[in-house]
Amino acid sequence: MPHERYNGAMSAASKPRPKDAYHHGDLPAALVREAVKLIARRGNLDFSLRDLAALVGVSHAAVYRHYSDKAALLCAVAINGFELLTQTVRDAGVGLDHEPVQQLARQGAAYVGMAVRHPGHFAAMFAPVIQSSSGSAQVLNAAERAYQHLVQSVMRRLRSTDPDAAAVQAEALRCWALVHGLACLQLSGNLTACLGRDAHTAPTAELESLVASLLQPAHSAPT
Amino acid sequence: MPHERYNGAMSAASKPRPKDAYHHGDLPAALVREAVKLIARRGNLDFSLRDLAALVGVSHAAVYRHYSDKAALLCAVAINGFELLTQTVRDAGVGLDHEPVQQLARQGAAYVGMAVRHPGHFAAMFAPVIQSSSGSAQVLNAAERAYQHLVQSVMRRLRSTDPDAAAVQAEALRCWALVHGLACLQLSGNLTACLGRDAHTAPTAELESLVASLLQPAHSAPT
DNA sequence: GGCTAATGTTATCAATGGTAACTTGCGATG
DNA sequence: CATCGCAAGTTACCATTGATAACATTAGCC
Repeated sequence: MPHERYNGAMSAASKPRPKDAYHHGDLPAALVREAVKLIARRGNLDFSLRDLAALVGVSHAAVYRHYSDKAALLCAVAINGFELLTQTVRDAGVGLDHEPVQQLARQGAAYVGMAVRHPGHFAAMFAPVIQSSSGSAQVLNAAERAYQHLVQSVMRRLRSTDPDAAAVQAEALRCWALVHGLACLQLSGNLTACLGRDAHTAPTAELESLVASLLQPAHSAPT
Repeated sequence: MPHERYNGAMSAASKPRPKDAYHHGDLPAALVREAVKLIARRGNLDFSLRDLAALVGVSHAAVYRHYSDKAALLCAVAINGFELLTQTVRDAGVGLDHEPVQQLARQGAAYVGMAVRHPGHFAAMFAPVIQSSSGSAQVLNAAERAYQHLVQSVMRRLRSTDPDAAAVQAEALRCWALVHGLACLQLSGNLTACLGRDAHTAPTAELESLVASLLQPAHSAPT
């Protein structure tokens, strides 16, 4: 009876599996939830599926019943991250629809802030390894949805109603690249290293004001 | 005599070790050289030290005589990459010292072009894993040197002589973040995915003109 | 010529991603 | 209500990989 030992010991211990059920309720979601925590704690994607499975309270092979491989799991994390990003950026812009310049600045700052606060999420979202995975299409779709929100904000700011206008596309891409570049540089340590001085003391607030100042003075300043 | 087999077979085969020498001449450099090729071929940092050692023609344990671990080797690759980046960007700006706007655009395009053409190098240069390594200081120094070249170009464009002027620092950071963000978005597949259309057909040239157009219309447009 | 240290090799280990074969239990079907 | 099938677990196992230890070989210095 090798299984009795497992069920009893595991659920009696500190594992989050509540009942002594052989089946887990919703293992896929639990795996993503715990993976997010693990990634956040370690700061990179190099966690082992075994540790993850142990945290959830299942054996490591159980993971493969729901995700074909580690890349597939990371895709799920990435999609979750894009949803979090969309939510964060949306919240940052709420109530500012009539001050589009300030709204865009706040949202850009929220983008960088999200990357700094959730570096693991961010790494999964933009890891090139995702690209070569089977779930890459879904990840890119999630990114696309996030991008559309940015296009909306840019349209408000440019007073345009055509999301496909060249000016809107160009400005949206410019904003995205700018905040994304800032986020990446900060995460790789180059921002504090090359600027040297302050951004190290009060990282988040400092960074967000920096984003705002860099985003504001765009080529069409008036209004 | 187990070693005779090794020396004879290895140097007689297609291994780059020219003579049947037990010692390799300059193993550290050869390792970095071959690692660069391997990374370029695979597009990421997930190559095995065993494959690398086999390519150079030594046993896998020999690597540890010169690099304390894989992260240390990647640091060497990263430093090499920053030197390559500096060289590439410098070459792109040569002869344009008196047309600073165009010079900056060309250099920005060269930055993105280098990232696209050497994704492995680029990944090593900005991998957060480097940050937690012992050789991170040297990598950040190499990055700092590359950044100083950017500051020079920005100074020419802003007609400033003070590299520490706030305007210069801000504009340099803006340019760096913009081209770095573009490079990262392209490498993660999000650029072609969200823009959808062209950037996929003629990637490099297309991208470089895009960089130029995004960099040019900065807040001080005239001249 | 011999000593020593640097460099390279073999042997080995622990961790990890992934697979195969077996087990358990939910739920549909007679 | 019995039972049968499939989904979702588990154990055992394998190959790869990073890393270390102990041993072998050569270069360079006296």
